[in-house]
Amino acid sequence: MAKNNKNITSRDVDFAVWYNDVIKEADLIDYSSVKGSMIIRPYGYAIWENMVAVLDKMFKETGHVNVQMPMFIPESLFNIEKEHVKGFAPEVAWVTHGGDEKLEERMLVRPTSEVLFCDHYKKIIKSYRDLPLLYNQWCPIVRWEKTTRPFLRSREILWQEGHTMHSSEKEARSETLQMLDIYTKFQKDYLAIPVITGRKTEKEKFAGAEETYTVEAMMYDGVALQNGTSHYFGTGFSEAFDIKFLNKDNVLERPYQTSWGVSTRMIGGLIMVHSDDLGLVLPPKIAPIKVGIVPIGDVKSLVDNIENKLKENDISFYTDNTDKSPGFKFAEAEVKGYPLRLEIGERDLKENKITLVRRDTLEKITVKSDINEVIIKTKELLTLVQDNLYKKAEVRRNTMMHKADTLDQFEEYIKKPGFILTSWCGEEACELHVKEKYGLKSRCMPLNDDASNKPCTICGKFGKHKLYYGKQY
RNA sequence: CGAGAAGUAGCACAAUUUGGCAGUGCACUUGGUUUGGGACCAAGUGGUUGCAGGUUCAAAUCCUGUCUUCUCGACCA
Repeated sequence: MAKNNKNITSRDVDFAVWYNDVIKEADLIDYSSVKGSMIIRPYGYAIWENMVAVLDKMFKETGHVNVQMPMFIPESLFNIEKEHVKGFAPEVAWVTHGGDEKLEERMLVRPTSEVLFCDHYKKIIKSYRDLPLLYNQWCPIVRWEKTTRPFLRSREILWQEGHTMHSSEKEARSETLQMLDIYTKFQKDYLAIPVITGRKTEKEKFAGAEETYTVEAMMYDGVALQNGTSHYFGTGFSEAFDIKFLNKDNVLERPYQTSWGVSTRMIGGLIMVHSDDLGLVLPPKIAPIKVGIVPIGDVKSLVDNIENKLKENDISFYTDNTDKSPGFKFAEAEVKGYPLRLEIGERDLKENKITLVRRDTLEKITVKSDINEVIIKTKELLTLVQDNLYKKAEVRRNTMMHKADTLDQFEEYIKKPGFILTSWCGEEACELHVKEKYGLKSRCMPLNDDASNKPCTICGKFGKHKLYYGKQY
């Protein structure tokens, strides 16, 4: 059995090159003529479409509706919330001309749409009866990043941003956590990615937010990827934009706001968590093609029957009917990451057999060439692959989670890949010190574990929180 | 944005040092033989050498600028 792909650099040799090779070989993207702006090709986009379908359903089930906001923001509108401006100003793209004419006021291409939503909310919110407003939009945004990498950091980002307004703080806070929970579940149940959820420190939180919650995934190399965020804004934007509603007591109040988002970055995470030296590995629940069929020799009638049965069972498949050699087709199916491969060949059929191959373990399983049995086994294996990918990712992540009670331990663990859980005094100086001296940024304070009774790992003062550190993409 | 490297057919590269007809392999097309781990034979297609200037009788090659990609750093989802 071939154990390597001649076009893919081993991930243990050079993880960064491996990542680019996998993306290229699997036909996920092509580079465009603009830096950080990639072409998502059909197979890559199909993964995104599956993500969108699942998430959109989850959003709607929790009462959210989709809208589409403009892409341009006049400078004066953007300037209303000062913290927000400070955070985003360095990375916005400006539109200064319409045709040959210089614009009276320049506009920026949305880097995120808080101000657009607020500008609209101001007009449509009058009474507590108008609340909550649970809006979401799927759209591209632009952030002028200096260093770009496909999916992980691009200038044009395809994402989803939810923006909600509530009549009470309690409800808004609960919305923030609900969406964090949806992201967590989605990544666990569909992407098979175990995540750490928590709150960002003051230093790392979103510009303009009171609190930022994050979904942190760990990649194969132990580096963190922020794979989703949910923010609680309080009334900061409401005040800046002068948004008011009359409550039940006929008193004017500020509404409480949230926003939350995930992007095509998740595709990058998917690759860096599951894929291997043979190419892409996709969890069945998100894979555009769940079953790759490789016919060998004259087996058309059986393949037809199996295809029909797969259709009946709503299992997506691709049959490789090209005149390539079987070996080529096997390799190709592995590069594309089909969770399961059906090898249907004359030789096996003489013994009434069909071979199924799991992409996650490369294990070959033979079943009787009975269509019902093939379908039953296919379903069973798809479930096993999904579960196994999650377990594998979780086990690997756990081996790279370190807990440092003392500075000595901390200094020992920074030599290893992964996250380090520390006790933290809560002071920014301490966090800054870690960044400057060790080059590590804080990931988050774990959700249900904010209190710490151990002394601060770094400075030894009274510990108020637990805090994860880790390198990030 | 700073430091470095690279850009020649879809991909990997040669020709650049020393300026002189733009090549090889894979891929692709056609025909044939094949088919259980990246098949074989034969004949073909495909290029303003990233782009724009400059030097020169002559530029893939030298010079300047610019764009893109990669690596490291800073910044950031």
